[in-house]
Amino acid sequence: MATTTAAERRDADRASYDVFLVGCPSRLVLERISDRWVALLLAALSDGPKRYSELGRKVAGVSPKMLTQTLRALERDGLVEREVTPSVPVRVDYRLTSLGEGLHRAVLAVKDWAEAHVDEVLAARDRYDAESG
Amino acid sequence: MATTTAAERRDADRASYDVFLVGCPSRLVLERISDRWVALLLAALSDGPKRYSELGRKVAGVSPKMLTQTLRALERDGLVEREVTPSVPVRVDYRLTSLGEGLHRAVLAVKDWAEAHVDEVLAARDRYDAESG
DNA sequence: CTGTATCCAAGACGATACTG
DNA sequence: CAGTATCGTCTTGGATACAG
Repeated sequence: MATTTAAERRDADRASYDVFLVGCPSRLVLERISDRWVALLLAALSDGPKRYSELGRKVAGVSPKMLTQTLRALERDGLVEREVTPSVPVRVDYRLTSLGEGLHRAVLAVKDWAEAHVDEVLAARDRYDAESG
Repeated sequence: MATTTAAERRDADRASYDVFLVGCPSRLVLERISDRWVALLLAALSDGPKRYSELGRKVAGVSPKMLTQTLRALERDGLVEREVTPSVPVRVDYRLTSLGEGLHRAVLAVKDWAEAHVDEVLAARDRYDAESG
């Protein structure tokens, strides 16, 4: 049987294909912000530190599992900081690091573009759907 | 390609949660660029029109299914244009619209940030992994 | 050449219940 | 309060074969 996983084969393939795809650091970050909740969490934290439960309420619909999972990934990448206050009950605050703020600003460029052009995208979509039935 | 059911349900759900999540146009575009191949395709097309097979080669590892699917989504949103030359064999070129070029520029901001700070992210990651075992 | 259709595996994600 | 553990579902995407 195949001793290599699909992911491994893909990586190996990409490595032999094109530097454009492999060495490119943007791949890394692009994949980070591709996570469903990352951009939302970045935005939720952009106006100051928030507690775990505050985030859960602000980013409505996120399950505790995904909230923790995404927060941990962000923390691992040095984008957010986790501060525990050993009170009773425990209080935990999350805040953007300067690195995280930087990423947020970059993502904001996409957001700004979106706000400025979403109507055109929607119009194109309607047109396309009308033509294609 | 009836991709509407689950997506529509999710949208409807979100609508009942929070304006921050629903009305925000960035959600729309954020979800677009969250697709695994979108940013890559935008980049691949940024230096001029390309044929279907050229894209398949440049964005190594993409299956015909995903290539078509992503290209269609991009076309639907008015981000790329599809031009068919009815020769034998058929020739199809894809190119960024001005709208698509704009989005690409915004995504480029993220890419630029990534290139400038990926080492810090990686360092943070190593540190985290070392601490957590 | 440019797709389309089908099947299947892997992973993402949500719901829920439970712990320190 | 702030998670963690478990389970089941749905989506994603790759492989493959085939069609216009």
